Amino acid sequence: MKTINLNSESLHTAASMLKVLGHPIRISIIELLDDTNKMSVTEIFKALKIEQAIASHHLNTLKNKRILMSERVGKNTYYSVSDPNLISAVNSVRSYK
Amino acid sequence: MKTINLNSESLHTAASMLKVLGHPIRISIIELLDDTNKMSVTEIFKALKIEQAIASHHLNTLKNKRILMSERVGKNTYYSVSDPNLISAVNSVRSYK
DNA sequence: AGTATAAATTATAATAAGTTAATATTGTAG
DNA sequence: CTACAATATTAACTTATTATAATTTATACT
Repeated sequence: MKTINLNSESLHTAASMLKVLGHPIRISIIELLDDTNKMSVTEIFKALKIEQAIASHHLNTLKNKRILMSERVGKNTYYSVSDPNLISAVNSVRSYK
Repeated sequence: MKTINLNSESLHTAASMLKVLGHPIRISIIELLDDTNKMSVTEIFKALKIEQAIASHHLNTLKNKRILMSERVGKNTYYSVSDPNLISAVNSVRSYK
């Protein structure tokens, strides 16, 4: 009988990435960035109509999981999606009601 | 400027599906079922070497989100993945270390 | 009926995540 | 070097998840 090792690191990585993607604000951030490629924190929190600190917090958790990359240009920090596969993960689940 | 509505129902549905997929046991269940198509609770908890109650609990949360379907045959309940898109969502994220 | 097997449910405790508000840091312009 | 704008961090609090153990329900078999 086939058995599975639940302790593999890649399994935990995949799980934590999906879990982090599973939040409405974070999905919306991914979708904004899919459209526009790069956005600053200010652009993002205004587009989502949320507090700056909340945007920053979610951007940071996405960055910690290597879902987003960031680049500082002067006063601004621009975020972008690190890998198009992550957009696919979101899209796979986007058609449900 | 483009703004996003965070309250849309489909956004919350997508988020909760990804969130539910984001757990090592639940990913492993999906992958087992991807291979074998249908498995009973007993087959699943033995393959994963976890408690029966834990398997049942995770199977139920996957079923509540309509990620799995179940069918009772005599004493056994067989679970299967309801939609191949959900396998893609997992696979999109499965290559990271 | 009585017993064994399969699965589900419930309650609880531990851990993790999310929100909010306030404060701190960093960079640029004047 | 001061002030402002942009972002990040921290701390306190609230809520959600998870694992575990114990119990319960359902079906089958003798």
